[in-house]
Amino acid sequence: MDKGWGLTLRDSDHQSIGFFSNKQPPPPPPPTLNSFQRMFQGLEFSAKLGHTDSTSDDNNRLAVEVDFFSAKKRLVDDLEADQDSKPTSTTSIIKDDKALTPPPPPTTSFNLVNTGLHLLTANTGSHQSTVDDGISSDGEDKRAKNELAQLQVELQRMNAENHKLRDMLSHVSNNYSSLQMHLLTLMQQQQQQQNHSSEPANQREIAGEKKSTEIKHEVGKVMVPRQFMDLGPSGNNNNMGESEELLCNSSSDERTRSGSPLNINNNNTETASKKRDHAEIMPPNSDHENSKRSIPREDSPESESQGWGPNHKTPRFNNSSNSKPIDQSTEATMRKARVSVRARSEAPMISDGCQWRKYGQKMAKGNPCPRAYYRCTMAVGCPVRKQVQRCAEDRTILITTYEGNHNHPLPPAAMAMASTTTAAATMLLSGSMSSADHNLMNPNLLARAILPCSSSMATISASAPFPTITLDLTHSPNPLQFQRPTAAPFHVPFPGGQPPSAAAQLPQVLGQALYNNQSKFSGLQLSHEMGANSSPLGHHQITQPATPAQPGGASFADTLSAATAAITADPNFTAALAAAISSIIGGTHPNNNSNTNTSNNTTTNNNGSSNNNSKISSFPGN
DNA sequence: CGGGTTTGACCCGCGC
DNA sequence: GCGCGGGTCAAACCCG
Repeated sequence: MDKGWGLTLRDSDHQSIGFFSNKQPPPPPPPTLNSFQRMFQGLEFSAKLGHTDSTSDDNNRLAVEVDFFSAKKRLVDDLEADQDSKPTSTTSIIKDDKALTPPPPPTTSFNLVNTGLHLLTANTGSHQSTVDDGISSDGEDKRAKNELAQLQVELQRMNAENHKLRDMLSHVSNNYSSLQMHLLTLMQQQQQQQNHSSEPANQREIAGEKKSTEIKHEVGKVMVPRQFMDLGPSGNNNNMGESEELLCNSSSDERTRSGSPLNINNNNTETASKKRDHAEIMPPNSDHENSKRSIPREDSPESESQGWGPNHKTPRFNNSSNSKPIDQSTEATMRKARVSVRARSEAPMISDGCQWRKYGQKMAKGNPCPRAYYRCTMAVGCPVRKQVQRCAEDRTILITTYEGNHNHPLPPAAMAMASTTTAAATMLLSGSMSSADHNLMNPNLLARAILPCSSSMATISASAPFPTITLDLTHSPNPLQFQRPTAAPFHVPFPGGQPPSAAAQLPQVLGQALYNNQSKFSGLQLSHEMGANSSPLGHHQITQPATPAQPGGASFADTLSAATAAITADPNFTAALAAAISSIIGGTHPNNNSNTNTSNNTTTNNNGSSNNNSKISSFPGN
């Protein structure tokens, strides 16, 4: 994984952002700049602007690493630590919350109620004494009043503290956003410079000028932070489309100019630009492909630009047509995004819900196992291809690489993988920007964004001929992260009722992650629209601490426990998360993705999914 | 007989 | 320019 820009939330920040933990916060610092400086002590922010040498990936990548999971883990750690030290703790935001909620029924641990409640219960006790006894002395009354006053003072103090912390939080969020903006601005500027230095002259004439202005507009419109701060489906198509277009503008600009292979994104937000692109790009004789091929493999709007690898046939036909110089020039540098899935399977192919037709097999260099080429046959002209090859080192590992997106409705089982590939491809390509080779910031960035908790399970390789995101499901995730096999709020119901124990279940895992969590997984998007219970990750709590009055009455600790359980329960969580988030990032919500339109919910034919299920070995993560 | 697979040939980009 | 390697084609073959 490349290292470049690094923006990491580390453990140290929980010292300053005390509301993350159950511990007693430090004496409330005045909300001055010093506070925020302390808060940002944990933001390890290193920047390295590399050169555009495509051969040295480590130097030319820009990556923003936002390690949310460390924050989550920190939460867990703090919570667990506080389980031990609870009697000694005095105040906290969480207890504040509890203090403002009705006191729980007395239990055996009544004495262990935290201080806020303890005071409260003590208070009620004193009240009871005044009522029940009726013969309480004035001294006791005074004591009770004193306690009450103390309580009120304490409450006020805690409220003020809470308020202060929330202010700090908002300030941190703002700073974070501004930092992101700044970072992306810098990267875009660098990108722009590189484009100017690397683009062919003709292309520069056409695209560069507009691009520079667009970049300025993008920055001016403050659209860049969305990539970080609003990863989830906005639910606003207009906003989505606009932001997505803006976000990917530098890439989509060139991409669309070239009529490039990168119409990975099928969602409706792209249709407008796609149509425009076709109007602009496609020459009158653009049906050259149909004239050459009996199978209209590339005549669909997607397939027009789809192909597998640099040698796909479009340039060849362009040569003959001699009609798209820009297309050709950009085609040379265009990259195709791929999603590679490594899973242990004895079957020759993992079942992903689609129907595939093998159209070739080659011996790849460096691998004694042949590589098979498959094409989706669920619809005529579907551009989706996949390669299946066994790992040379471990032949029980099946490497399936997907590219393209389907131009037809998919069964739910297939929808998952399709969404994953589509989203990942979109994500990568939007990160590729216009200069496909240089400074692929976003793949790295998004790799972390996708899988903040397990970089080991998913990697994004931008140094490969094509940007590829690899989901490695061949080994268990970090045991520290998946220790507790408890029941999970984030449960993954599988259509067939089988546990997610096989590579064959991968699509279901991914799919359910999409289905279940594109609404719920907004926890990663750091949004403000969810209740605490709905986030299995609790990430939003990082930026939005538990408010004193939560509607459901669920405490921060409960939420945290739920989040922890969610994360720890499902060993496939990372993969599911990857799928979900990548879909979110790519804006490929099932409702937005033509791959996965809502009709898929009813088209439950699994005509292609029964191929190899029986032979697939059990999932290694279990 | 139709659909899928196999497999040798071909095309193309890239590196030397 | 040439060879190599990846990707694709399409005729031959296989199978239900």
